[in-house]
Amino acid sequence: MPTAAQGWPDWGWPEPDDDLVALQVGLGEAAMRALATDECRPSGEPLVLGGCFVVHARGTPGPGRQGDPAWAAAVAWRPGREANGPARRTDRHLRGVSGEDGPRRADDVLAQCVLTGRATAPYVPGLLAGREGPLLAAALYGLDVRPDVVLVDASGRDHPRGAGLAVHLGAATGLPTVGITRRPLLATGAPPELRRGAISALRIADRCVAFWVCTRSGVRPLVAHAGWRTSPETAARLALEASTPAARTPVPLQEARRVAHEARSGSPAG
DNA sequence: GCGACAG
DNA sequence: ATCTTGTCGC
Repeated sequence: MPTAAQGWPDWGWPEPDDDLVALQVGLGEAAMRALATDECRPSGEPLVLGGCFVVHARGTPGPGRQGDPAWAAAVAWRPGREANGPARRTDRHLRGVSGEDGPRRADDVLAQCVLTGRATAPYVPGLLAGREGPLLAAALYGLDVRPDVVLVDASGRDHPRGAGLAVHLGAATGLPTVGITRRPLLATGAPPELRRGAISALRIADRCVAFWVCTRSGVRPLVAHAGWRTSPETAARLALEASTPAARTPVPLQEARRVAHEARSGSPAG
């Protein structure tokens, strides 16, 4: 269970009537200061990487609405030797059942938490935190192993106000974060070679905020975003450490997504 | 011609 | 997110 960030304001989640845009302006400035004074540079072992993911009720149209049923999962994972060797095969890493009939847990996952709730807003570009932030934070608080860094399916500093969901989630929970997405939000840059390990900078006005990262040879790269207390370089490095040659998606995100989907499948509403 | 602003 | 088409692996 994460503890609140120390030495920083209590960046929580806005009420429905609050101004998330204004909050994000302050968050963007805080993220800059946090990186300058408390940069997170994970090194050596043991390195525990977290991942979190939200899925909504099947059939949720377009941007969705406030109150949409949703399932959120968080996992804590430690890279094994699979990371640099043979492909990690999801099925081989699954144990029987965790709990009574809850989602299964992969045998290289140290801890996981899944819960059901509701979306706090419709999806609006730039305001993803308003829709998924509270639920993701709740899932992270349910972990009994504290990750060193959490991977989030969202942008970070690559955002109109420098405060994408990855930044906000980190500030709210006190956990360093890295964002992982299929494409950048505002940043631009030429993609790298399609060879695992290749990276190239993504910039906003000459400022590097993220990297294209090829995590699997021959397939489209993903974007690793600087988040809360992390640099773009650290984001890129962790994207590679968290993924295997066989799967483009980092394992913690893949597992969190699988667990959330499994919870939805076993739910009356899912 | 339209969109090309995460999920 | 959702949708569609196509390809590959188990």
